[in-house]
Amino acid sequence: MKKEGRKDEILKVAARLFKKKGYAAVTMRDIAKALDIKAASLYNHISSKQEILKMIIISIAEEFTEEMNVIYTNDVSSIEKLKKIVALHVNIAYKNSYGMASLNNDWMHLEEQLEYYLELRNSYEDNFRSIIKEGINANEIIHGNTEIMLFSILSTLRSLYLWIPKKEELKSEELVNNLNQVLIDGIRNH
Amino acid sequence: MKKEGRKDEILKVAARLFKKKGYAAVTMRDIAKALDIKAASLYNHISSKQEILKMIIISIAEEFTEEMNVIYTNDVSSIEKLKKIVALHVNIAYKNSYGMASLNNDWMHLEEQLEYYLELRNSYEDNFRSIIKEGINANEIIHGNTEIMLFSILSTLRSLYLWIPKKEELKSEELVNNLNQVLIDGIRNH
DNA sequence: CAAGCAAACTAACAGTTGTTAGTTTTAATA
DNA sequence: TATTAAAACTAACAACTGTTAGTTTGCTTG
Repeated sequence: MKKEGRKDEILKVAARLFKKKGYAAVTMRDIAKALDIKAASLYNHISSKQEILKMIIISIAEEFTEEMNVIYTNDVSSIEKLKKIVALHVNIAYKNSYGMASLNNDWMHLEEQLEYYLELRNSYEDNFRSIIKEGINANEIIHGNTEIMLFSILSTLRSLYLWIPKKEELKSEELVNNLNQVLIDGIRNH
Repeated sequence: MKKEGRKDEILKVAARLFKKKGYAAVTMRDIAKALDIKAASLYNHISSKQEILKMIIISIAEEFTEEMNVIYTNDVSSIEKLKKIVALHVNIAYKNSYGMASLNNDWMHLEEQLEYYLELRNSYEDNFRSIIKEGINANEIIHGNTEIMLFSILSTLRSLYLWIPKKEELKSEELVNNLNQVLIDGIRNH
């Protein structure tokens, strides 16, 4: 339990700038200026610009993959699993809207960790796909095109970070309910 | 009707690279290398890197806004209008998957044209929102949260470019039908 | 008060960036 | 064949990039 206050500040500020302009367009001097220090001082806390990106992205990607594994092995209906996935995305997008931007838009700038990131993403998507397929087999979900349902739901969930900061009046629980209606009731058999 | 073959080639190659790495991470030397020429030679055809981005993004944004105006003033039901919007997105994503990536991810690097771009986008979204609201008032669409329906459909449509290149076996018409089912039947009253 | 250390600083580096100027090649036209 | 214009080239620029080295500052603890 080492306290790393300053490093976390750097990651937070960097993520905010990455969301606004993208990883490649943000310089170390930009990050430093936002913290009111000089660029060289950043290197007392982090080892490279790459490391900043890695820490932002990999931690979120791991959280998604781990939680998805929990949901997948839960003993509930497929519809219930989908609802838990929606809640997971809303939850993470609320607490880390900046990091979500990097996860979505800057993952290709990972270098040593690119392969690992892609494994995490594939694992997540495979579980998601399996849940939909099991829902179709159990007649909980309409017999539509699995890939298009997956893609459609995932696109919306992945874009939540763009939208949540603007609508703070809408509270998390209400957002989950509305998304369940639009995304899940739409593909449900009833 | 001046033929500008070489300029179009540059825009096409640049858009492909922008999709892969993002505008800021692509250098003029990258674009030149992909065309097997030197960076300085690009300036016989274009005036700046900025201009390349501008031409890629603004032309698509204008197409969306113009077509949306046509759809909005069409004399058909709201559901029919939504189906036309889906078809519009599928159509543009098919013919210009690279440009769509810049439109979605690199618009913030527009400089003089940023304001104009935002006007186009707002006009598009306002019309979209009005169509949904009219559908709700006419009892064609369920009485849900307008913003969430708008956001959900739009997120999926805006992400099509990511997905279409991978699924070439699925033809455009079939994709439109499947998306109509998932995106529109889900919010429809029946 | 002295020692030690985290975290800031200044100065500089080697490489990369978009872009310009001036020159040569290429290919179509007169 | 001679002319011309488009489109390539080489060379260079000033600014900016991530990062390193060495130094100073300021707080905490013995």
